[in-house]
Amino acid sequence: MNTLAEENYLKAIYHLSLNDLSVSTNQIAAALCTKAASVTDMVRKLADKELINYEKYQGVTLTAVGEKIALQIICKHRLWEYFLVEKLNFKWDEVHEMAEELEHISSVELIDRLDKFMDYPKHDPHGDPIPDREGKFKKHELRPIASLKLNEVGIISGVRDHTPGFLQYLEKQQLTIGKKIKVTDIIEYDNSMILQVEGTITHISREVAKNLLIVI
Amino acid sequence: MNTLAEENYLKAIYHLSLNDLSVSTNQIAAALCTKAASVTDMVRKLADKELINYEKYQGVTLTAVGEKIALQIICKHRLWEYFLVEKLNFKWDEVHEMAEELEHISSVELIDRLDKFMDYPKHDPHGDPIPDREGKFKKHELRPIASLKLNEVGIISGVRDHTPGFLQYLEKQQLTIGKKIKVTDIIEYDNSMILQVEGTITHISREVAKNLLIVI
DNA sequence: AACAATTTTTAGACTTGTCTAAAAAAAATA
DNA sequence: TATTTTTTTTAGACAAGTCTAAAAATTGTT
Repeated sequence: MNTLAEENYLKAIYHLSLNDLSVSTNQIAAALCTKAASVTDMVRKLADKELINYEKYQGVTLTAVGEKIALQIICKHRLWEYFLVEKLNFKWDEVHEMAEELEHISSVELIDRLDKFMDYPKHDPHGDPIPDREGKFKKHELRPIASLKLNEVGIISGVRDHTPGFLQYLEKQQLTIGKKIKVTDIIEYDNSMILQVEGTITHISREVAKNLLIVI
Repeated sequence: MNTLAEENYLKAIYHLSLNDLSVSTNQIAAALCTKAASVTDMVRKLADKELINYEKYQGVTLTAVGEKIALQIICKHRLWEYFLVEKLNFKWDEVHEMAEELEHISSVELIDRLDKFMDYPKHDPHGDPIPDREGKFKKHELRPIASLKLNEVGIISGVRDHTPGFLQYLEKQQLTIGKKIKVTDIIEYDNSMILQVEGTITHISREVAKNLLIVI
């Protein structure tokens, strides 16, 4: 098995890999609030275990094995988040830190039972897909609301920003997962948008429109 | 907050304190599968934090603060065990190791919600009492079946031995928490006992009779 | 192409928790 | 009481993971 620190590195590298093909030492250091020198050490260790590909000064990528482990941790994280929201009635902005601890509980049987207990959810409370035990999941095609044109419609299905502040704002505006929206106006001046959200009208900034994701 | 190792030491010292007033270095080492030298180091550290009372060569006792922390961990352990058995349908002999990890999840709010979700259970699946957030709980008076005389009755309410093997044996013999028993015979030769357990008849050894606890 | 700025790595140190081997204290025994 | 046995502590070492400061490599700029 891998240590807590190793698991956190693999997870961070996985998330960073979604934006860039290769992940730099500094990127990892920033993501984990640690120093570049520490990252170099750990990255060498993970490369020795063949969980990542690493060439000095060239950044890292996950190997197939490393990616699978990262996805297993992410699977656990998202299942626990679902549990916390659906069973224990936490709000979607409250669960991240707890899931950050729970994701490291090792028992596979526990995760299987938890999955069954919740009837095999496919998405966590923020709309992120929950991988299966093999790390497989269909990555649905989400687009930011900002990419919509006038009168286009969609269903809110995810967020690009997971910070509590953003999630609380969305909750207050009723901009939550599953809501149907329609773009009723786009303000040229600042690219802000007027949305119709199941009856009510909401005005969102360009910033929000970029971080709120929909399926059409 | 305390580290994982510190929490495990406090918990071990608490459990050992139930049998002895003062707990020795070797006892702790045995309980945690570590070496006496390691215990001496950690014990000095816990004494510095005023979680235990420690005089060289004299063994240790928990301070009020240390005991409270130990009981909070035990509370979490037992609540998680209850969850695993009652919600995820694990057997009572399968949950210890998982609870051993889950008990270190830090969120107090999580424990409050979990407690509420399960409607505030008072005992874990093995009959052990679940302390409240302040570490308080009524220690019910349990006695081993071995202490009963002919024709006396009781309700199975706890076990003194928590090993999977013993628990599996009890399960197979239907000797589970809540069952009403009556001593219908005591074999002089080996002090084994014949029990009537809700209709059926079971023969248990002296060894089992000492480790199976009842209330009258 | 040469210099400056940035990124990454190396070197050496520190903390936590562990270990072994040896010394010291306490307990048991004769 | 003296001696042996057991327990506990000390001393020194090690692995994991982190850090700072300095060196090396890469990238950017004129």
